[in-house]
Amino acid sequence: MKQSFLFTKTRREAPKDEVAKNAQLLIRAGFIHKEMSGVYSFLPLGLRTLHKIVSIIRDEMNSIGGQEVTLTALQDKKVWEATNRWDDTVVDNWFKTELKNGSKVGLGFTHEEPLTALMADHIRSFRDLPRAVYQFQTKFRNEERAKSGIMRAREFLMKDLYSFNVSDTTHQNFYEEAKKAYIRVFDRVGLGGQTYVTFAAGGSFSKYSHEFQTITEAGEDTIYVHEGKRIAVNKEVLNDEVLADLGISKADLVEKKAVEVGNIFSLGTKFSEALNLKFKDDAGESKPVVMGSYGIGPGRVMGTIAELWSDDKGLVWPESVSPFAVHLIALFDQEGTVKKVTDEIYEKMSKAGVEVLYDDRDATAGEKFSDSDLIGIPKRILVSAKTLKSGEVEIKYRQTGKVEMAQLSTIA
RNA sequence: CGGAGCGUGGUGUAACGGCUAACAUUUCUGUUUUGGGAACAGAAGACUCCGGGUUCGAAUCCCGGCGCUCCGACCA
Repeated sequence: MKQSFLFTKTRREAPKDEVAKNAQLLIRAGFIHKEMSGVYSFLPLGLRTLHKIVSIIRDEMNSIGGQEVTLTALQDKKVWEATNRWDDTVVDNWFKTELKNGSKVGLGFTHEEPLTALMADHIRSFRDLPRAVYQFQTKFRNEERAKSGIMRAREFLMKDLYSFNVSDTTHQNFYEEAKKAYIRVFDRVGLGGQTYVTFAAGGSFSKYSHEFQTITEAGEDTIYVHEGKRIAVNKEVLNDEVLADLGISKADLVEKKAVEVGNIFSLGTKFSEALNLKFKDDAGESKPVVMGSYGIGPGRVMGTIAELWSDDKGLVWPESVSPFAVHLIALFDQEGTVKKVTDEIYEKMSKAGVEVLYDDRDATAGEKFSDSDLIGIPKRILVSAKTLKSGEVEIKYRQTGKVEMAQLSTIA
């Protein structure tokens, strides 16, 4: 894409109503736009990064047998009444509205109930199991107080996968596979080094659930990290029993602030019983399906990457989630040679399938460099009269600052 | 939901109750320049969040509303 074509502009300063580093940088670089507190739109650059994150998650969910669907955001209150979660005193962050005919509907904050009801239409026998179904869906949560930029929004994209198994044993097996897939997701998006599988409150069907917590000062959670075992315990559940279960001692734990980028938990048969999702086993006996739930917020992942991978000049995207692979920058000369050569490089790279953002604007060198640093594409290729003297271009890596020269013929 | 603070050109700031609301950035024109947000000249851009009130006079004081931010509570 030519940068002169991009409708977004970079800013020198962040709006004063943003304090969170992730939102400041993402707004300054033109990735997102704040509509109101806790509600953000994604602009071309931001959407490209979001899509990269989504593709990685999709790839890993498919690898464990997930089947993708899209459920509706509008929710029928009937299915929620089945589990007593329509009640505002039980769930306090519902956005509710009504149809012209007066029927009440909710804007989904999660999808256990409707998906369980949907699956009940299709699951009959043990032969229909196991199944895993997921979606990327906009969730609405009427948070009392939005904060931390895009980390805690009122409207946000969420990948939620639900698993359906015949027994606790097969459920546990899938749960472990899902855990591994989650670890791969966070490795691939560049958060692996700072992300810990964290033991958290389980609920009525399992002792623990697992959160994926990324260490950052911007986080809202407090966790206790065991570096040796690469695990952590959420402060909420830290007690002697947990320590004994995990075979660790409190002396080895370090307190850290962290952001919850994903979580997985066992649901048992709570939803399947309430919504009548049953199957016949091989003896012809009717049993409730054993379920699990697995969430990741791609927008929150993006915000977390922005927090972690940034410096005083701007964003520093890992290759896997960068909006473009290459930032091609031309410092025009009077003769027009640089423009001609860079145009050709751009054409060649684009044809070769390289995702390149070409700064073809009539701007000064300093401005182009500053914008490039702010946007944070990992690889910057610079063409100028100076580099062309020796028939070369300059390559600079955003993360390391390393600079190297390359012959024109070797590019694209 | 408790507590605190703040709303001024697109953005960031300034302005004692008193002149045409100032400065920087931004945008546009032109000249010049081309390796880290260059220089010069000219121009554009504001019902000072909204509605009331006090006053000879309100961006400024008072009341109400709306919005934003922060601390706490909450976060299935």
